[in-house]
Amino acid sequence: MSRPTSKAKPVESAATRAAAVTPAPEGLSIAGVARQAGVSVATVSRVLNAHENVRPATRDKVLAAIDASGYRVNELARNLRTAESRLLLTMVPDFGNPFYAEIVRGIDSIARQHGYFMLLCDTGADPGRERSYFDLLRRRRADGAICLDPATIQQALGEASSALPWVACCEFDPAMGVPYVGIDNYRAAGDAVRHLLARGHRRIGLINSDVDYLYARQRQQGYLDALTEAGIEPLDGWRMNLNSLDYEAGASAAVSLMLPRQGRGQGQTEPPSAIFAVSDTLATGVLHGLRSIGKRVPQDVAVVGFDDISIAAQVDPPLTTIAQPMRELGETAARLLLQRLANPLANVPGVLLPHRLVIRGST
Amino acid sequence: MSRPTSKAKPVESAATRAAAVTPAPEGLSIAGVARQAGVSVATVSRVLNAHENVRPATRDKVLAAIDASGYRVNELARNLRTAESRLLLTMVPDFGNPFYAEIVRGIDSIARQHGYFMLLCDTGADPGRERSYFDLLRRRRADGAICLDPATIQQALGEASSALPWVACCEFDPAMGVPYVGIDNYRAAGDAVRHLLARGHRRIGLINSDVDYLYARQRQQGYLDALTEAGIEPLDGWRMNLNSLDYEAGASAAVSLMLPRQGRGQGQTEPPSAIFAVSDTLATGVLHGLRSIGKRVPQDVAVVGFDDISIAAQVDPPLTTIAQPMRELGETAARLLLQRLANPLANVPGVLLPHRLVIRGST
DNA sequence: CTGAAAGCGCTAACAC
DNA sequence: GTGTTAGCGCTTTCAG
Repeated sequence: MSRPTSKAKPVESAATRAAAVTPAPEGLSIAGVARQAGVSVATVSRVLNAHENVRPATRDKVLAAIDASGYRVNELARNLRTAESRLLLTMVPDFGNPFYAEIVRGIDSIARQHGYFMLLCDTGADPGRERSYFDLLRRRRADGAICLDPATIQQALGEASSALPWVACCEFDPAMGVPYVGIDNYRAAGDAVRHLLARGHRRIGLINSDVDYLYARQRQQGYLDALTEAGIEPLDGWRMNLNSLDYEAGASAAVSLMLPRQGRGQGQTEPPSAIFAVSDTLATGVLHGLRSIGKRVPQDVAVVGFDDISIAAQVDPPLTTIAQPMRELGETAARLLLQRLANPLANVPGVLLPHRLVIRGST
Repeated sequence: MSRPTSKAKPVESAATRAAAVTPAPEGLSIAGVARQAGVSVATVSRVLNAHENVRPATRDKVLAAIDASGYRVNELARNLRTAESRLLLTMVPDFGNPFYAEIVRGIDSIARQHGYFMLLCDTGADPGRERSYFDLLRRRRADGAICLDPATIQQALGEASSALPWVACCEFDPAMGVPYVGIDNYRAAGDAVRHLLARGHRRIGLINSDVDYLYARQRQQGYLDALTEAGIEPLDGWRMNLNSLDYEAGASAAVSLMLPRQGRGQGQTEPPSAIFAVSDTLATGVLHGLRSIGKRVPQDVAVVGFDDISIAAQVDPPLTTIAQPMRELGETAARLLLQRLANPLANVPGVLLPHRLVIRGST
């Protein structure tokens, strides 16, 4: 930026003020402020919480005492008293994955708008961790939770956790009785495949994640049905299931998918002329893998991804993909949770958000 | 969908157990457990906190009462009593950026190892938000903070926040009296440039972030000095400063850097034959931008990035870059903070971690 | 080894 | 409008 304009503030003023103004904010309580202001703790509390029934003059006295002393409310005490932590737990399987990052951002923005902060937990692949996170709710460490992790949701199913205040995001089971937000994975996968069919492809590969997850099964079914409806018999050799969404996993999957292999009975099976990968991270890896074995995209093999994370438009060629409204998914999840917290009895609905096919150079 | 195989667990068992075992865990306190176990609250507390001085028989009685009732400790109360939140605040400028994601992961792992959870805050570009986050410390909402945001650190300078328990990560000012961890940005940038020089480049461009930030100034200086030492006069037209690290920012910067432009006095300046971008996200965008104007990498223009995020190895061509030990940066930051919390008086040092030049196809 | 009791700092009735 | 007071649920002396 080179412009020396902007951030040049007079630093001394702040430093001086700090020295003069903050005698010992540590260990200062509402009682201390009350004494200094010559009022009761109740009045200080009222001012702190912006209650109406305080005479302006009194309020000013209190306010003066507060910023003369540098007092800050102790939220530990407030939280105990009000029996809420004002924290929302967000469980993600991997916050290195840009897909989750964007959703988390949506959650964060809504949460903050409502005076909540976000406790972010990476569940990783560790099953022990996963299980224990729901306990944070029972221990009152968080008021509610949003779960983005398929594995954790599987876990939750087996426990009596449906009574706990949480919502599922992206991976969900409508039958579970837990509020959720996501997209129609079946239709989305079908859309991807139909796009490839329209481009003239007949041998379409699928690089999917673990079919233990509902979303993976739904996308697989969408893929299978779209092919069948087009009069194509889907071969098993076209499909791969991975337990990772990393770039590398996509790259090596692509390579092995292109390897000539034995078909059932009738000799060699031709490798797919197109690959549908269920995440853009995988698809990005697929591009890399195909390049490494000299396949050109889209001339030799077309590629469709899923999610539309920001890298999708940057790779070469840019990825055709199914866009998920990531930000809105996060925001909606947060709203559903807040709604559930505000009214524990209300029937919070499951909601499906629209997806969209984004066509770029990879097909 | 389809396969009913895998995770078909006997769901009833869990459901039944829940119904039988959990009468009303809500509103159950340590006093209730004490009553059920026929002991005092003090004893229950001792068991809860694994104190040694409890007779085994008593302990067992208490344990039995605890899991008969489904009791969970109320951490709100515990936190007030012990005057700690067991939360570590992590401030990032943008958790959509994979660089920060990996660091955050390092922080999280160390924090959890020590019984802390992580309050993650995206400071975004909002100056109002930035300022208020340090207040979370004063309000006892977090026990300590790790700041990854250059802008927030600038901000902190102006306040009396150096007494607060926080550490700086990646962006830091050794003169600030705040513990920090980072790398030697000056040397790292020099290494990148010297690599390019060794490849025979004489016109080397720099795509930098805002020079308001110390790390940006250090990298710029490293770049300038490396050129000068090689007997090259760095032209102003080779440098750009951006206020974003997004892919798109890198792409458009690359395009405009390649534009023929007026040199100082002597007519046309030739565009750089190599570009050093101060983050891999920018560099990835640079690749995209160069491609869009028909430049080949590395034949027409070489590119060096910074960070070595995982996408760097996947793009085409794979990025030569300066690797930062992201995970270790996060872990170290967390350790320094924990150290500072354990012993507020101790002099916590600043630490520099080694960087490394990773050579790939883009040069 | 166990129990009684004193708060942590705050909010919210309930009086005045 | 303002003050008094009773806890929120826990940990931790201090006695016994």
